[in-house]
Amino acid sequence: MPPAKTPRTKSKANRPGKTASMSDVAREANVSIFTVSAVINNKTHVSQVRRQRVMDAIAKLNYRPNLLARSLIKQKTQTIGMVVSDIANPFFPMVVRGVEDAAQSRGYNLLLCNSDDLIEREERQLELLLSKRVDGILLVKATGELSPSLRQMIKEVNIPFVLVMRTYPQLTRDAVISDDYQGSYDAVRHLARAGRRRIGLIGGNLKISNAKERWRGFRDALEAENLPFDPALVAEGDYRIESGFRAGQAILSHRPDGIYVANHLMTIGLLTAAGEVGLMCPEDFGLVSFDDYPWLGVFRPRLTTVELPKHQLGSEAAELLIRRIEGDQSSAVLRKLQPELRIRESCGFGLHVSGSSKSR
Amino acid sequence: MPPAKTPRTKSKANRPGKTASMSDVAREANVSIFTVSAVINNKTHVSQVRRQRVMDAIAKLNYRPNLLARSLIKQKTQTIGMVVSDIANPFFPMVVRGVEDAAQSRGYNLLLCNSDDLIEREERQLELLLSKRVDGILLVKATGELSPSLRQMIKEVNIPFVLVMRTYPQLTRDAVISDDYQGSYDAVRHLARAGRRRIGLIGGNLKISNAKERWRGFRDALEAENLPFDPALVAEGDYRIESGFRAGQAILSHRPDGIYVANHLMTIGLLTAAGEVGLMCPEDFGLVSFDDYPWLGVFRPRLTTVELPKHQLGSEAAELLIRRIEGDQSSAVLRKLQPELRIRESCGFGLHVSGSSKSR
DNA sequence: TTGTAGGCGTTATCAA
DNA sequence: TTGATAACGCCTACAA
Repeated sequence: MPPAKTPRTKSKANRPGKTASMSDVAREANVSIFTVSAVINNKTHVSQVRRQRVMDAIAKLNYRPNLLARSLIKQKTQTIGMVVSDIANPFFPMVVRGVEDAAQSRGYNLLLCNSDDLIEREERQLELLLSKRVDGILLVKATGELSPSLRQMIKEVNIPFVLVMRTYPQLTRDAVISDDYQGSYDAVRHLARAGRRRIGLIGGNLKISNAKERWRGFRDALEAENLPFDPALVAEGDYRIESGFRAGQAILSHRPDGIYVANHLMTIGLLTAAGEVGLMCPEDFGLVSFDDYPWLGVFRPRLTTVELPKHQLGSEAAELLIRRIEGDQSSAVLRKLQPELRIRESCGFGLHVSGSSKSR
Repeated sequence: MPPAKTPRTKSKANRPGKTASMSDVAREANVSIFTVSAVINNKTHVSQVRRQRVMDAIAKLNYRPNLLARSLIKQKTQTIGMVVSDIANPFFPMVVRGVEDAAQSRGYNLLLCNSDDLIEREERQLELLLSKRVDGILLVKATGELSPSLRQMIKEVNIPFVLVMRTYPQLTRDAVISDDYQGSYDAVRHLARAGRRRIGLIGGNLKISNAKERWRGFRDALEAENLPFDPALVAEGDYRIESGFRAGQAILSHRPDGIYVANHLMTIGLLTAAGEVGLMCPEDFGLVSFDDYPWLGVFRPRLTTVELPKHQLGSEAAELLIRRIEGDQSSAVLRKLQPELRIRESCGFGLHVSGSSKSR
């Protein structure tokens, strides 16, 4: 017999345990599925009676639209993916917060991944995000090169990317970063003005763009202050505590009188190393560190730092990304936020020296 | 005319800009859509030749399965939602890291939201997570009651919930928390053993389960040590810096010789307040704080703290949640992780006093 | 082993 | 204003 107008397997009453669908609501309200959709998205005008019937049904069935289905057909998930090297690095939470705030306020959710700064993990995460069809991706690029095939795929699906904190021209020109050169320059100059002459550097992996910039700033500041560059006072770390510790052991034995450390975690490592050999800050060496945190104001030594606008970094990146997602085709933007030197006492007579964060 | 066996609107060649679908691959490989699916999920045996053809097509078209569609039909997103009061509170990043690690290793992604500890925001986030059909939710409950309708909805969709750090019996019995009573008790007893007699407390909002527990621990320890309870030395904060600052101003004027602060952020506030009135730790007052961080070991005063196993808190919560998601129906679990007293010098002669974190 | 066809829960396009 | 009905891209009986 012909498959008459019988509701096929469609008919599924309010079977419990199963979340109600649009057709359930439609049946309950005695209207078409279209009508339900219309009132939910309040599109075309729906007569008062029907609208009310639908609303009642929705309430009664405890209906909640399935955003998966909507995403599937609209080709839009209202979700942005973010892969960060390590959310437990105190630098990132505030950045993520900025992202979340901006995303949330524009109706996007955040899918967060850690790459541990490992290229393989980063690639896995990116592939997953692509498969989950996020609308755009915020990336704190791990050290290393993306595989050509992945890059190819990214180009093809044409999904917006915005780099955060680290540039990587192979991928995109959109990036929101801090002016690391300037921050570094200011930090070292401050050290010099505080009378330090043998200034050391504990930097990040030089494959990372901001580590390179910070290194450049260090070199240029030394030169500007007519200070010698001593390779024995320079170490390349990886932005983690342990590397700061080892770098500290290496550098401190050469007796620098000032050290500039390119991030907070490595500073902790350095201070640990200093403690072990009984060297004090600022008595034995002046110190300027990157990234500022609330607790740095209350503990001693009260560290002089170069603060980066973390929240803003995140929110601007998210806003840029969302603009791209929503069709902004304007030319690439490289947003460089200015750091701010926060002078405390870790360089000696810091309080009375004027900072120079405004230059350039 | 009858809708003959013509490919309807289906036929869409490799139109660029559009991501390839399964049927595109099938056409390219000259096999059925089923075969493609079979090789992707390597299900039933597919002949070598066909398998190879499919793989080639996949590579050529740069195909990537659409997990949205898969989720829709399998009713499973491989995504867990987490709503946290504030990722920028240094306590949470490591918890989130634990969650992410566990989730990742079991094939789940993390959708992260901030509630700012605001009940309305929390409800919005939860509703969104439900609509996005996450498979389960990790919740650091904000202060306040969930609306009955939302609770109703949660019951109906029957989605697994695991509470983190804070219990809330209205919602679920599954929770992973720390033994706050014990931690608090140990903290105060340590203060007492260090000779402090006028011990104050800066706690959290008493509507929060762990704030209550920490308060209980404080009271009981005072009693056990035969110390008086002075209301002037107790303040209720909200786990934020500012509240610690105000609490400090209020309490310090009554000259406690020991203070126990229930989280790190409030400790920062307290130390700021102390600094403003020229009171020093540990000279003027001993201090024990909750949550430990790497930097606390290198700055002075070197704080004695009650450390909570943050990463484990997150990973165990995620693992429990995933077990529930994957069908574990066993009875409710309330996992209570033990804190650890980390004795440093903020109470005076701390180093030589034996801790008691193992008791009970 | 492989293919066909129906369905997951929406939105969108046409008619009515 | 409403209602059928075809997508969206995938999985999965059931058939072949």
